[in-house]
Amino acid sequence: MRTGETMTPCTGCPLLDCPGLKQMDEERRREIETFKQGEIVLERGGQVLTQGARSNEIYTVLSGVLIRFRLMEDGRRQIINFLFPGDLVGLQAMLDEPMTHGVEALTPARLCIFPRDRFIEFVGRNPDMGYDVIWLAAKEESALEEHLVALGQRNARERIAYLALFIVKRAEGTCLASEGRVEISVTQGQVADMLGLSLVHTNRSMQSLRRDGLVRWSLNAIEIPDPEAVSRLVHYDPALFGPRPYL
Amino acid sequence: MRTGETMTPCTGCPLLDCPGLKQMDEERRREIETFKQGEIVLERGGQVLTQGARSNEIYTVLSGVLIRFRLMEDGRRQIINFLFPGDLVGLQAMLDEPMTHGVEALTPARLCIFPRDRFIEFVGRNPDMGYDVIWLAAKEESALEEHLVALGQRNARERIAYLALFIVKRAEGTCLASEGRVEISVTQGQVADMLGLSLVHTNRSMQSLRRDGLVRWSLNAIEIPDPEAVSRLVHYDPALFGPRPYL
DNA sequence: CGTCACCTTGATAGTTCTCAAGGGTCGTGG
DNA sequence: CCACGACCCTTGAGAACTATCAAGGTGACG
Repeated sequence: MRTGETMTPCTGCPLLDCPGLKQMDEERRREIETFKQGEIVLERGGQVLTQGARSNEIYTVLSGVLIRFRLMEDGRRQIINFLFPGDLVGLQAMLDEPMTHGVEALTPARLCIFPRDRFIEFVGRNPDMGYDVIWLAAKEESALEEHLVALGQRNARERIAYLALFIVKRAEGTCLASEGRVEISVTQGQVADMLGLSLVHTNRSMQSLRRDGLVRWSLNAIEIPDPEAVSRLVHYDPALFGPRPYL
Repeated sequence: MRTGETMTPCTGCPLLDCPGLKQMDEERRREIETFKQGEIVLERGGQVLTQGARSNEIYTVLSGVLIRFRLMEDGRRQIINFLFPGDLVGLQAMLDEPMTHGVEALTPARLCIFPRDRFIEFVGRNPDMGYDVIWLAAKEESALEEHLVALGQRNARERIAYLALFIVKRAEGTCLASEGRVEISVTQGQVADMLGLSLVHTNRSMQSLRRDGLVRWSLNAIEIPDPEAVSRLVHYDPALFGPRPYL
């Protein structure tokens, strides 16, 4: 579903009072408002960006969680990353080249639409927002680095534990999680697609983590009773620096 | 080795006449020149950025090839990506947080130094360069995506073939390669560190590719007699869009 | 000549994949 | 109300892939 004809004000934006995100002053909010073009509402499974297609729009996640993935000819797919509220979706769309990945909603989600062609002019007029875009891009890059380390250096159990920790911490930063628990339904098949494991082996490794009381990953939620312990297990400390900027 | 006291002019910059890179007009060159702070020269094995340290500088590769890698406490390392002439090194340094990776030269290399603290002001004054930075960041991101696909979905032989193709194509874009051959020494250990394979298995898989005449990877050079064939084998088409921008 | 850094080979063990089958839940239509 | 399909999780068993350990081999270089 899509809104756009009538301008949607940013006043009630859910991101405005999320403690994990940077505070935004009146002036900035207004500036973004003029740039905003509408909203999209998705249900679980809905797509925003399609691999191979060009996009004229860039989005900011207002609520919900989405995944970014890449398909191969033979049907295999690799999930690249998760997207949380405040994240910029489709930076690639700025290049005016076919998207190399698709984006799909994992939970019901709401996105804010920005027009591609005015983006350049927009950041030109607001250098500090240009800086924020770069900030987000750099962070995204470092998340991908972490995923690469997981795929390259860890075994199945560790990968799953790593991913759970990553998601929970990232969700905590946007008020989607508390006390090591996120209510989000991630399929074992999706985990397998992200971590480069077979579905069967993913299942068995998850059971092993569950038996050890380290990670409880069901279709309803991910739960990590003792994040410290998991952090030690996988040699990964999800450093949450200051609040994230967003547009 | 480091230059800086005397301003190094951009006039003789080797990037200026690399066909794979975007043409640069006089005005832009001058603008960048005022921003440039000096140069660094590295030999094979030399480091520019150290993981865990903050950096006050951002670099552009003028010549040579470098790698960006991440270390774990136990000594394992994951190579994240290769850097070629024109690439921006240390975008992360803009965040004023400890670097999450190190950067090391694979061949003798020369880098151009930009001061971090003036960067924001610089892109504010030159919006189109801000756009180019975003362009580079988006491209980097899509390279990491590709590496993730390789690690997640391909077996050892395919990963190696993929990496060879990636490097050769990327090198062709910067005049370092011609006719499917790059003169660059990448150790089998480095390949293993990038692809998440053991050294022994990397060795055997490389031999298999060599026997099949697909990839000839020695300590002196990488050679791909028939890029098309390799491209089909790994389901990877390294699309080289237009010339890359650089600073 | 010895050391160092790299490549190579063989044998064995461990991890992960694939194939095959069964079970649970939920919504839909007969 | 029940049968059915869709989607997800679970288990077992054998095959394939990859890691590890151990040992040799080469060439460069002081």
